[in-house]
Amino acid sequence: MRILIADTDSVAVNHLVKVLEKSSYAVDHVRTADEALNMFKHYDYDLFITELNLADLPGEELIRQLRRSRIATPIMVLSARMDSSTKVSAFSAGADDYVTKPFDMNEAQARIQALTRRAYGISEPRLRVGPLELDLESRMVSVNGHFLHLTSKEYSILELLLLRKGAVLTKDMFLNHLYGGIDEPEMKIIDVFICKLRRKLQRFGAEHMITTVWGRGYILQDPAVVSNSANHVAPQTFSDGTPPMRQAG
Amino acid sequence: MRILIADTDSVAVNHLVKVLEKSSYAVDHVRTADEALNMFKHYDYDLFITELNLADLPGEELIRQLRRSRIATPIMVLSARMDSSTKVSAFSAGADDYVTKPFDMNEAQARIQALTRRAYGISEPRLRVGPLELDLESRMVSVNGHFLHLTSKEYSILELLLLRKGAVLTKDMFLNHLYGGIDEPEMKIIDVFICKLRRKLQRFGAEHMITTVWGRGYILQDPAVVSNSANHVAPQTFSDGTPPMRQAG
DNA sequence: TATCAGCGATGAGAATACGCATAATTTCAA
DNA sequence: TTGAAATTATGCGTATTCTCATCGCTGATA
Repeated sequence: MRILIADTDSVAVNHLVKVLEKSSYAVDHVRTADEALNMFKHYDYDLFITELNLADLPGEELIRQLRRSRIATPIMVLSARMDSSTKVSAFSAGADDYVTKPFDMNEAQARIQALTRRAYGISEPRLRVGPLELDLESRMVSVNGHFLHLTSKEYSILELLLLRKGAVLTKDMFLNHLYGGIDEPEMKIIDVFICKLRRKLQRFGAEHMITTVWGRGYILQDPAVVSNSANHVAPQTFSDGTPPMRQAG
Repeated sequence: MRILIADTDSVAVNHLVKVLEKSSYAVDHVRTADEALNMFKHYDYDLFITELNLADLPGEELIRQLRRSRIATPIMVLSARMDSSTKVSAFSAGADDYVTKPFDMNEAQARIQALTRRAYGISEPRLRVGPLELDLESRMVSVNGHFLHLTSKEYSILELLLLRKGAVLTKDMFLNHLYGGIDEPEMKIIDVFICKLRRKLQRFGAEHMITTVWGRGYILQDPAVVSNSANHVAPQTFSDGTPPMRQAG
């Protein structure tokens, strides 16, 4: 955790720095808005703590500048001013918290923790196998950079294949994934969808990704990886050594 | 924006509820921890505001329970207690902010806004996608510099689309975001509002920003960016030629 | 190699979801 | 209280997707 503090010297803030360092935060301490901006050019911080009365720039303006340059680091304002209009303007500039001086060290620490723990955890869930990429949030699928238009069921099937890549998925599993358990249609539909998927993937050069496992179901693999590694075999053993899977094409 | 408030009656809180509703938040108000937990079973909230002295469970314990069940909704504690040990224990239970009663309404509103936008990973109160710009504070929307007059529901829908741009949003999500209580209207209303929004956006040249994802919902994107970058979603330029999603217009 | 069960592909009808106009109802300010 | 604006409900034509029957083919097994 890396924290930047912008504050002209005060006993309390110096103490805060020491306390935070003791809690194993990496703390940088600057005294002007200019220095702060400069630090942000070079480093990423998990939290920025600033007072409002910096010598060279009002704190609100500094915050606004940071936000304008798309710096999303949480910002905590430390200030002696208690009037609500100052607080409101700090928040609307883009601050995330406002603590009045003199502050209680324990409360400040707790607030710092609350701000930093929120900063993590938002990441785009994206799955990929070879040339295939699937974004769970936007439900978009691309192959070699080309976006595919998949219908709802097609997408669901591909999603399951990617979520459990490398595993053989039976038609039962697909039915279960696609339908809520009640009024499931015939199993044969699954291979209709698989067929359609294959054709769409193939159109952009992603062939042989969905493999049929005869009598079991289907499996998704990166054909490049599979064919290179001699050791990566089909998930089941066939006594006669015949190639166990067929590729549609 | 949907907010849950847990508080035994107090004048200040009732006033807060009214103020928030007037700012077109969808507000649910319960009086016990049990009710609050129950609401969280059924709905998603953008913010949870609670006091500590609930009749059936200490506030800290309620917060801990919510966090244990992986509810990530920001939590603001409203309490008359000012001692730092109480504050620290609230934060360490999982609270995100702590406001002492009596509170200033403007400051509270500013803090509420800061919390909700941070929960969506947003650091400044202004959202933009292509020619579209939305100010979370003033609730003003502009397209290519022209300000749009949106009704409250239209605004809320656009707000959610922008807060979660690039994600497919189902009609359920819109209903959840727009309405409090249990008396949600019919789902079909969402596409009426979407239709109206599209027409208003179109009037100033912002076409094809809201895309239908068949069988799922809607998604907001910048059509200019989309068609150029191979690396992001491209709903209207699919290389296979099939028009994937339908654009109203 | 004969046989049979499982698989791939297709196309048409059924089922579903959507867009939008319009009507009914509610809300709110004057 | 009343009228205008906003919200909600409804209805229907259209677009899209799903499903299933069918047929020819493939692979497993003896």
